[in-house]
Amino acid sequence: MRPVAAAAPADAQPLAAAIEAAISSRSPRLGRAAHARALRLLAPAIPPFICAHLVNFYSKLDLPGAAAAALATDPHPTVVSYTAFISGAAQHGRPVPALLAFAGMLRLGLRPNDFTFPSAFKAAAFAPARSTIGSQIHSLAIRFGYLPDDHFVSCAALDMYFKTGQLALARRLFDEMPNRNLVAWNAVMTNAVLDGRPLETVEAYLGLREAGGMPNVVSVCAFFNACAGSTYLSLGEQFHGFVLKCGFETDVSVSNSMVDFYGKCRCAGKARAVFDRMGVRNSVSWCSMVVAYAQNGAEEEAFTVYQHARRSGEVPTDFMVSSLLTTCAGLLGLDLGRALHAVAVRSCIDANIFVASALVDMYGKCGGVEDAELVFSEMPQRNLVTWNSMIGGYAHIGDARNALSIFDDMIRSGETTPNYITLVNVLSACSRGGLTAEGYQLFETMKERFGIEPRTEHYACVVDLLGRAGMEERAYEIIQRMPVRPSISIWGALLGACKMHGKTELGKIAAEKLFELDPQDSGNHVLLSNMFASAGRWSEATDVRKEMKKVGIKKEPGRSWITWKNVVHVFQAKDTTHEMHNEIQAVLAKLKRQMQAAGYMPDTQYALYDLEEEEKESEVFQHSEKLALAFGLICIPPGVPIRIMKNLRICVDCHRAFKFISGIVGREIIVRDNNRFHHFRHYECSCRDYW
DNA sequence: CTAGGGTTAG
Repeated sequence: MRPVAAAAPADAQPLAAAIEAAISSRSPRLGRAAHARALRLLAPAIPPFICAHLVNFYSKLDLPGAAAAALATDPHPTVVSYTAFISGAAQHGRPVPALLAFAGMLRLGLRPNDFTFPSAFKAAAFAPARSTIGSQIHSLAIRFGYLPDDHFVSCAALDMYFKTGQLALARRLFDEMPNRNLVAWNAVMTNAVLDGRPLETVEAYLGLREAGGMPNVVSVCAFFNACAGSTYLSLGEQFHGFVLKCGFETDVSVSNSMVDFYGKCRCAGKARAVFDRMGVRNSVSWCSMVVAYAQNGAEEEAFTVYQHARRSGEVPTDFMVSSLLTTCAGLLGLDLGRALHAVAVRSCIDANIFVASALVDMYGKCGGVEDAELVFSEMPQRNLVTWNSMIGGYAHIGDARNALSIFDDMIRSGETTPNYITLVNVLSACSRGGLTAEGYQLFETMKERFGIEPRTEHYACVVDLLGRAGMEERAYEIIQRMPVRPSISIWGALLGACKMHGKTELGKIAAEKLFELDPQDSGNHVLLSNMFASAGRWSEATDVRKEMKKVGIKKEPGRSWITWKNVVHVFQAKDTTHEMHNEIQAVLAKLKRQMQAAGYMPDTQYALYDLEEEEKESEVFQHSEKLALAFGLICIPPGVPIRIMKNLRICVDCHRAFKFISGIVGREIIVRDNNRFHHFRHYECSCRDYW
């Protein structure tokens, strides 16, 4: 038996070292072993500094329960153990326990020191805008004499005021600082970027230089962020030169912010040049490079960089996976998206709110609403983007009922409040799903109910909504009293509706506006010509065609594609080049007989007026989407939905035929055209013939 | 033994 009191100091020193080692190697096992040894050797007289070490250890490794227990069982808690606890909790984003501990130490009569206040401010920075907790800590810091002179305390207070949106107080604190140091300038710069005031970041930088200060890596990152956010390309490029001269580019974060800056300024090549020169890269570097490609229409390169990252031993992070999922959503790459879902599950990041929201978004945009619903319903928490993505998923397939019901859930959940995107999605669901009255009422009341002023996108939805329901004149009235200039999509929606309901004169007005706004677009010309043709106004139809030829506008050829075993098969109308051409024709011929027996009549009205080829009735059967479907029926095993993409709107006859085929062969067919999804099953389509 | 400002995403 050792005499406890005498043994303590001698045993305590190596114990302290062991705990330090556990922290630096981030090893919970080593730390717990040291804790057990402390209890065995030193209890009940564990010296306060060992207790502080233990609290620090659990706190730093983000084991909040154990940290709280260590603090609670400390027989003589000190400022240091409390500060260690508060610091860890604040750093790991747990403001409530941090602030409770701060209050607790005050109650015990312990006086917070110059180390405690910065952590307390960091925790208080999480508080909602109207909370006074930060100001209360501020008063305390003044009373204890740490303000205005202590740099650490004053900078933390400054940052807290910025982060809680109390800009006036932040500015006053900054203006009254007796001697501003670099960290204070940096706090101004970084918070201006975060709050979306990039010009102020640049101004603060100039202020720093005028005061004779030199930037450090933090200031440099903030500067590039400001340039990236507002795409100040030339300003950032000039700064790049300065950064090279100072040697800052060896810092990973600086180079990362440059990659991001060039990517956001639509210079993926320059981003790549920075990336290639980096001596050290981290996961952020790889992710920034992926995003730089993905956001500049270079999705394939984005995936190549991802594969390169994996080969270099990078572990997929939540950032990486959510960025790639967004890329899939843009590519309509459902298979790729599913593969990434699997990666997310294996990496245990599928419950991350960014990843899960990106999954909901990807499944919704790629035509897998059921999977979107599954992810959505199993998410531990949801935010605005999650709800918007789910509503958007329903909008894509025109499921207005579910879109409205989820919208209702969102409002009732109280988790978030709708923003303008929410309303765009709900309105477009109503329009696609034919819920005219509900959609129109929502449009009329959105300002008063949700405080959201209708934007161009909302007007486009409501014009589409009314137009589809045959109320083109009402839609035109709304366009005329819009507070902002009507966009291409608004006139496009009106033209489409006029075409659908034979409102030729109004359609002409819309088309003229469209030709002004977008003279090169072929689709609008085709639509106008077809509209005249349907109305029997042949000479005007011909005039439009002549005009197109004169100006040199070519009709975009319709293409459909389908993926099978990771190979994309592309079809054009009357395509005979596919390797399985004969089988495809045989399937189509058989389908035609079965469909006619079931009552199908071909709809050739558009084929007949086609601008380039006067297609005959039989040629309707060679449309690209039908060829793709036949291929899918041959290759894709029964039970697996057939997914087809088309670059133009699906044709009326193909739509009619697909409904028959879905019933005859008993398969689900999902067509994504340039506007929406059509989900065919049992002789019906999800759009209910309204698109 | 405890401390401030930093890069990527839905």
